[in-house]
Amino acid sequence: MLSKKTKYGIKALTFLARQEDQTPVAIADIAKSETISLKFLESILLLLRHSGFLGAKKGKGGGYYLIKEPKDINMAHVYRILEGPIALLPCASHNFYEPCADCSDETTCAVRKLMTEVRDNTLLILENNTLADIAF
Amino acid sequence: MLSKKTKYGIKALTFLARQEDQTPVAIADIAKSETISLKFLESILLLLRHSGFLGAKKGKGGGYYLIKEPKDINMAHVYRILEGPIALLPCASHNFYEPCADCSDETTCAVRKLMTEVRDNTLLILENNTLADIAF
DNA sequence: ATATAATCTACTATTCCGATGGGGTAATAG
DNA sequence: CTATTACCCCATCGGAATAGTAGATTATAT
Repeated sequence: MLSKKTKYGIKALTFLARQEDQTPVAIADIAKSETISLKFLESILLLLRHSGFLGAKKGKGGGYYLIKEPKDINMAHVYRILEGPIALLPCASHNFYEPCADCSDETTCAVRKLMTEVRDNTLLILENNTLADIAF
Repeated sequence: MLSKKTKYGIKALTFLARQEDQTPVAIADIAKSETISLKFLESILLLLRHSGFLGAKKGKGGGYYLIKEPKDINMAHVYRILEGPIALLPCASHNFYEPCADCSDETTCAVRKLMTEVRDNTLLILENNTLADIAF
């Protein structure tokens, strides 16, 4: 299951992508419009800023805004930042690989075989979707 | 992330599928071979029996065995029993559908759009894989 | 100067997972 | 009959992760 963090993060990105111009939007406005806990959203937007998706402006009239164009924001990238590994098992992950303690032979593990196939396909879909694809 | 319950369940099914003949295998034997907590595995196998995948035989020489042939065991079915919904969001699930409390309009929700695409694809893969496909 | 709004740290409450252990019942092989 | 093994229910427990909260600080527009 997708965490609320990821869900809220994508919703916020979508909200910003759907803005007319790219003037900063206050956290409170996004939170209200998308029904998200203000403080929780705060931490998510901060993470997205540190990850290079968003810019921020402090003070009156400040807020967050997209740094890149929606069509240049890859959803696999977003997913990895917010949710973590795309694979359902650490042993089937590229970016977050970890062996299973209970697995004697990875090459004959049926679970890994299946989850690797799922992973490859999910990755393909996420990589082929940009923020523009899902927001519009 | 896949729960250990699902992981262990699939490993147990695989173990049974790889048996020479279909004489019952004691829980303890599976647990030892696959490094799974005995009591935990017990509850998983019970669930798989109630779901029609396994048969059980009590008493000496008893244990669990596959009821159907591995090629007739669909991994999407197994996944739903052990893990639950295939979709990463309840609003993108067929069998476990639930609307999001925070979502005003499902049809324009970008997260749902993306997760539906992921779901459709994952389902396709799970449905096209049988226990025989991953065990051998 | 003042109000606004992001930043950052730290904290809390709740929930779930994986596992453990107890205890007893029912079926079956020898 | 006896040993074995599945069945079944329950209670607990630590640890991790989620989701959300509080409060103080910093930057900026007016």
